[in-house]
Amino acid sequence: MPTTERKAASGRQLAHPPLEGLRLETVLHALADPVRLRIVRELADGHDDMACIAFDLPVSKSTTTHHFKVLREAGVIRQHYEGTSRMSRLRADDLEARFPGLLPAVLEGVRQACTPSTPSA
Amino acid sequence: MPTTERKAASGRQLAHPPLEGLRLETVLHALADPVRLRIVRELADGHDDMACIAFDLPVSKSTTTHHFKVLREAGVIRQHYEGTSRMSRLRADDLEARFPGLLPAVLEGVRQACTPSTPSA
DNA sequence: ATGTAAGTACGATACTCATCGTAGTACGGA
DNA sequence: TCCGTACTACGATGAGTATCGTACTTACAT
Repeated sequence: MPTTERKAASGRQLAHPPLEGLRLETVLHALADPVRLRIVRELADGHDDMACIAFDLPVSKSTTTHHFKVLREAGVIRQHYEGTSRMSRLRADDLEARFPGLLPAVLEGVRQACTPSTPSA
Repeated sequence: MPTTERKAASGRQLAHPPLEGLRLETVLHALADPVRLRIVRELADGHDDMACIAFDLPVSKSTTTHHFKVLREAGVIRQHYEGTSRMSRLRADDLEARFPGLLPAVLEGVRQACTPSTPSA
């Protein structure tokens, strides 16, 4: 049972690893992918809570689902339903508690590597 | 031609990516493996310059070579020959320059996750 | 109830990669 | 020169995974 939010979390439950269940190797693997790195960057880029559809990713819908699942199961993001949309948020606090400095370092690195959010525009 | 060291670097040259060639995604991928993470931890554990054979890894000799190659090509370690041995060293300075805080965070995380060097003893 | 929009589950496919064994190369010592 | 040590290169193999399309489910609006 959820904490206090009952808002549109009807039947679909999403499994998240507990804080102590986060594994460095798994987190690193989840981050070692260009698409997922892009998702993480966009999430950190102020859009703290956004639906999967809001991301402009160069892959299909099912592949997008897959990447979000990998991130969630690694403990990098937390997801909850809101209507038909699945909102995603970085588990920045948990990551910081378990692997201090890791996420900030990765974020700084990914910004340095591929700065533009919309390279086409 | 090497900088100034001619010490037993006769014919065998080892390719290392330049500082600006380090890619976050590649580095993360190199670190997202238990065996390589173990190598990195041991290298950071004071053994700043050691031969591949000095590591007690649960894989074969050729697999060991492979992992060192992955780490070297990702820019995580620097290697040079010394006789028939290949000495490895962390490129901590370069990593710090390119991705500040990343390596320390990973090292702290890997120590926390698997502290013992010899879990059997 | 019906339709649409967001996302999931499933199966298929192709690619990457961690692993190994074997054969070969380079270096140092006898 | 001959041998042993340390490592490499190559090819094979099996597991993992990134990708897709299609069909299904859920929620919301009409």
